[in-house]
Amino acid sequence: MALTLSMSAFQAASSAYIFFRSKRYWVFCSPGTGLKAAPPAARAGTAKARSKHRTAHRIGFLPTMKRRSLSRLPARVPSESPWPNGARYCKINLSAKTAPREDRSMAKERDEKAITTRSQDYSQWYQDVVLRAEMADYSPVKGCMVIRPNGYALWENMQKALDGMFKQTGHVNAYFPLFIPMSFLSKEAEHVEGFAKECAVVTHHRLGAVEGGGVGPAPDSVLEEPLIVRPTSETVIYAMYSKWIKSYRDLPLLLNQWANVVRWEMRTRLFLRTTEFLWQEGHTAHAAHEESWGEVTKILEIYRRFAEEWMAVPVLTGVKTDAEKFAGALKTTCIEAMMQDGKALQAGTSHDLGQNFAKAFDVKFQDETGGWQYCWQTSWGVSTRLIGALIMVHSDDQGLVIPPRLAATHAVIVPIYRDEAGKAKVLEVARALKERLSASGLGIVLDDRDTVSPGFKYNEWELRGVPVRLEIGPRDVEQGVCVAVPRVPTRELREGEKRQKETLALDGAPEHLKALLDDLQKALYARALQFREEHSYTIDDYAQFQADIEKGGFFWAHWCGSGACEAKIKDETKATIRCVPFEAKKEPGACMVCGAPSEQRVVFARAY
RNA sequence: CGGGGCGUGGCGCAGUCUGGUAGCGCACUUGCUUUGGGAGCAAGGAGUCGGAGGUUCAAAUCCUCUCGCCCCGACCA
Repeated sequence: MALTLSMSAFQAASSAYIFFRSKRYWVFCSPGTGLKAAPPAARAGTAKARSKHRTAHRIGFLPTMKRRSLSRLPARVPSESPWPNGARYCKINLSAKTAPREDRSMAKERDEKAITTRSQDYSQWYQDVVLRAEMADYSPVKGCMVIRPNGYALWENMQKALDGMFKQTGHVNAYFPLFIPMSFLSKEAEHVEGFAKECAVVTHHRLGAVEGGGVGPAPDSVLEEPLIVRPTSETVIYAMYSKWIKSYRDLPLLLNQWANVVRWEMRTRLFLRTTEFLWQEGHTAHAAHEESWGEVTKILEIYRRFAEEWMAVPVLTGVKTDAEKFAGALKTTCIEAMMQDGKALQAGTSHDLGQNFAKAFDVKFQDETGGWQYCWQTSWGVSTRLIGALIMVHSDDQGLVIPPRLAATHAVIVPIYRDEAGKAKVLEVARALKERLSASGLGIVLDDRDTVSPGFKYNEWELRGVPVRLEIGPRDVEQGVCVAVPRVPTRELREGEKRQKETLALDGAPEHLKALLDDLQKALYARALQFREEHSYTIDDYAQFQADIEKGGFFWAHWCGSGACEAKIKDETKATIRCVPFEAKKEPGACMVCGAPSEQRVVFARAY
């Protein structure tokens, strides 16, 4: 494309030439001649042409034309200057992006309409989905995010479902303060160790004017004891428990709180790890260890059911190793899910705290015999991270996929029409349909914008993850039907079928739609489970493991139980033991690393 | 805290090497034609080029200093 011509040739020929410079083309027009590109010439004159070109700058004015005006250039340049300032040449800026038409429209399709695909760049895909579906956005504060209405609606539905399950099992909600006296954190040794590095500390209680303008902490407002912003609430809550619990009759105490917490993480990712996040933390106190352990497993079962039945995310349940457990707990149990890149995500934890915190905070009760005993405690939580899990398990290259049971909007109705008369007729039917579906308890949106085309709406609602789209056009109105398209197929596609399209009779539409939503919920779970199974391997050879871990997935392997072998594996492969699964069958074997005997396989994976 | 990258209309970027009227695509506004898979044409609005100094007739571009963000590592749900 390098078209270079000397200035003298330009002057002599008095016709239009194109100079190549960087990514720009300079078009010089002379009076009375047509525009034409000069033939590719030798590059020899390049340096000279450059200096001439700079001269040209000084000759006068270079009006810049917008690319779209290019087509309006007269075939023959009139002898009068076309430009207001009398210049007889113009500059056209043709950057890399303003290439020939076909290329541009393809680039447009690729760069601006579609999201990054999972195979191109998984974490970019995840970001694209979250931002484009308007689930969340970055905030002015580094590491923090704004949860937008689309994301928050999902969280509200999760809260509703979980809260119901907690209440059903005898838990009640309360709220404890955001600030914790700094000294509280140091009462449980392991706990400090675990959280000290990521605590935000409040040291002042007032701002004052600062020299040179602005505001800063007022020097005379230093707090006597600094406060920390809760990274979790064990300490404040148990300080209160020690006040409230006196007798075995006060037990069990089963509290939960919905709250925000702050952990000053070094690296953050939307929903998966942010400096501030929303969660639920349950804190219970019991009279005996077997009772508190019963609570731990009961809650874990609630988490498992919620993940599988509501989120349609299959999870493994199990116990964390000592290296991975909660700081201050005797034992940590967890649910672990597999993302589409084969990495594991801890989706919820339920801890057996034993009497560790009871001793640190003096949480004691008198038993039937009048003797004093320390309580047995548990704590458990799930966070907005679940939203990240949900996205990474179900969504695809079209965008978000929300399982029907958690969706705020179950279906969107897209009306299709050609003219005003048709529009009126179709909209009338669409509105009636919306009323009937909404009345049956479903979240329905009628997208009657006429500023965008139906195709645009299809793509937009798919991006937002709405489970079902209902299309109503003139043909459908005549036949008393609508076309339902599930976000993800609920059955095998037929020959020549690009997308699953179901024709639903408008009569009984609520029932038909509900059935389709049920099918979709099941299909999503089945698909996720199948993915996990296809990416789970049993493995005995460590060398093989080191190679295979690169491709992701869950690896069921024997492990002797020593922290040394666990650390070695983490060092060498970045894989951790996600859990010692409950559902694993007992099976004697030899540790993958050291060969020492092992009773069952544990699950290794790289994790978020 | 180490290594890398980037700050230019709302978003994504070109232009910086070689100083010379701030551009492109998307989005937005208006009008007409469109509408069963991301519509077309036309006309418009919108940027003190992250900030502060300096060099120059002239700085997005060169020099100095700053601030911020993103990515990759060490920590974590």
